[in-house]
Amino acid sequence: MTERSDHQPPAGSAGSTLPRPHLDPRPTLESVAERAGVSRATASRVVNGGAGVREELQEKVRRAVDELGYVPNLAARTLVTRRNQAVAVVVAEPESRIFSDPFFAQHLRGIGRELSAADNQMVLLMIEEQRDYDRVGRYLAGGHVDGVLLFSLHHSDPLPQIARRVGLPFVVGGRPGWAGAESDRELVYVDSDNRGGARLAVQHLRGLGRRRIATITGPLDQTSSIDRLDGYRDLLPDGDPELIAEGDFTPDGGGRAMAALLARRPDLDAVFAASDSMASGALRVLREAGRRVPQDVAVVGFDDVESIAAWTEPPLTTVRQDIEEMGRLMARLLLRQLSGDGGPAVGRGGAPTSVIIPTRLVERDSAK
Amino acid sequence: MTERSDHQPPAGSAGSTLPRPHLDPRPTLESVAERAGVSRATASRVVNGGAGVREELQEKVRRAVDELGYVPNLAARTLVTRRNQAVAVVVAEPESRIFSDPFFAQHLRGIGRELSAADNQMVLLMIEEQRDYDRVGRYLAGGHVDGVLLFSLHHSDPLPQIARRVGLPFVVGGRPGWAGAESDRELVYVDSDNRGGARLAVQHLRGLGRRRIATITGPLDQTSSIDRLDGYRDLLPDGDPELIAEGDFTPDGGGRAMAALLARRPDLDAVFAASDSMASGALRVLREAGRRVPQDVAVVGFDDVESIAAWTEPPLTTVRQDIEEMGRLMARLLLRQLSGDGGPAVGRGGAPTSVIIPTRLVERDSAK
DNA sequence: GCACCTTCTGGGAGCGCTCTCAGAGCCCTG
DNA sequence: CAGGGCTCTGAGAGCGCTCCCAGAAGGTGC
Repeated sequence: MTERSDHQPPAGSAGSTLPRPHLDPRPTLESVAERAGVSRATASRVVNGGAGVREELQEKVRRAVDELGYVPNLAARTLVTRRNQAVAVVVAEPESRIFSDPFFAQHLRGIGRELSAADNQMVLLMIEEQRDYDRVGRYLAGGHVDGVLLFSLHHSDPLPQIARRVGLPFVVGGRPGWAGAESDRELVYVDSDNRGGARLAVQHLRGLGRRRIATITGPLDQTSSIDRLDGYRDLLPDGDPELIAEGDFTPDGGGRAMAALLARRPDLDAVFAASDSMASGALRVLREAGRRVPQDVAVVGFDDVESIAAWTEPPLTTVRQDIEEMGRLMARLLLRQLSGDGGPAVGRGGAPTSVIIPTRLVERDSAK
Repeated sequence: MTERSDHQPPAGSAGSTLPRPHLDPRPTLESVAERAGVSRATASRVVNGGAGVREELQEKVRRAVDELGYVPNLAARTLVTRRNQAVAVVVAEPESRIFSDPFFAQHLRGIGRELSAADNQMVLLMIEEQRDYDRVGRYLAGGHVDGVLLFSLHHSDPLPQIARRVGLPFVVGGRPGWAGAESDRELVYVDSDNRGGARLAVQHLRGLGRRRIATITGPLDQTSSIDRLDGYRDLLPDGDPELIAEGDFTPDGGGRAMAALLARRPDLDAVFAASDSMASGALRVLREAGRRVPQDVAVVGFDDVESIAAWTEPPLTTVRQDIEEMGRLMARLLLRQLSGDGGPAVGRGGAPTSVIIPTRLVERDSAK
């Protein structure tokens, strides 16, 4: 049957132009079947669960698999089943914080855990330049993955469109910001409860007796920033707009915003910074301005990035979000979609809907 | 030739139990060939570079590809070429710093850039528990990737063995620590110049006139810690062992080590901490002990993690390593191996060898 | 103008797997 | 003991692609 014999190339043909690596002749289903004395079809059945195969034969096949060290060839399987057992994770945040804070790794960890539990692989695609969208789009269109996890979409991000066009289920990390996204029932996302977390922060400051509570927001073209500001406003509906300054999620930006705030309202007695990074910058500016924290000005951050929040001077009271859980949930939601329309195997239960993950306050010294 | 006609399922068969998703009948090479009026073989040639095909026909085929939106089916291609155009990145650091510092993301970015430039995908595999080794081993044995990138190996890590057994080329991130690794010419790794960086740090402190220079090391079962300590010793060959304390790369551990150091040698006038995290803990302990930095005690860290080093009080002088470059290099080395024994396509040049990436000192306020 | 070579092209096999379909066994019933 | 219904098994086609090989053009030399 197999007529090629590329093992043992003619000795001495050093300049062999063999294009194939032809590493090891890995065992195939065929050889397993042969060894077990059954047909390829039966061997296949056993490898895939063994439904409808006599226990005795199953045992034989399994032994053959072990002895031969057989591992199914995914490419071959994919070719016929059209299932890849792989999910793409697309990270589109070009430079920015993704690579300077630890969220990314935590996300991946959560996703990885959930995915590998379901025996799926994670293919990481990064977008840095405009033309990368092409590359990624082509990859997704290539049908190499069964679904997509998308991150931090901006207003006009083409990714959801692409995914939709090629018919790939996807789940988004972070509330998407474009118009109509909210009412798009098909659009599934997972996000932290940014708004609720901000409320927690402000509530805490108020509980401390603070009355002139400022806030340093993130870039207001991001939904997380908007939501955190909204949470702040929920509790301070008629607050002074002078108490609001926009930062950019960096320590520097936080410092600058703090300075502006101090100039405008020297009497402020608390600050809610929409990220720990910005809070650390604010802390420094406050220190330089001679304000004591928390006595003169109480500070609350957001994120609870351990390496920042626990090591500022003083340590930062902040809002904690469970990033890993977020990743896990994204994966879980996607997997549900995958099994959902893959056939009748999985029970009904309607389309998955978006999930908001609760946040909580971590009290340290900067506000207590 | 094609006798199946699964487009147009018998109208009215609503209860169809089709197990296949068969979303869209994606165009195949066959259809491209047909549209272009050539054979499948010729179409294939064009798609793969077009060598030996008349320009005129090439043009036709390319047009057909565009019009149909044809994307090659990787699974099919892999099945015959045995090439996956994919590389696995295995992260075995279970909990630890990987997920709390930003290195991981930077590594991935470097790797991703290099890989996608060569049109390869990155498959991320994480190992958290012991049994994950099985899963990963099976995956690697499955021949789904062409090579492996391994991270932070511990002494008895089975991964290199596994990779070797299944014949997968691999490159290691960070100098491997087991006996004989150094003399293993086959073992290619990429690492920062930890030793040189440590020398830079101590040199700087000495240049500042410091004479009783202590060091806080990382866990001494990791090569990066060992190398940094060696660098320290290079310049202080007959230093007092009391000036050396072991930390664990966390701020807490750094703080504890600092306290021990202070107790043993109250007269120390400088500290080289083998990581920024530990330095931040040390800084706090020094502050609490009433020592001024840098006046009384100068402090130098290692890593230059922006979010820590730039925002400690005072900002940290530290040794910078180019993590992204490290990732990029790992990928490049691996790709070279892949093309190296894949055929004569790529020129000779011998096996790749390990690479050490230079570090440099970043001066801030904690030592100047 | 014919043999010979070179350059291009297409037919066809086969990569390793899944899944349909039909037939081989088997047990049970009448 | 024949007939009907199971359950279990194997033959075979085909997933979309690459690549070997043979044959069709086209060009050259004598």
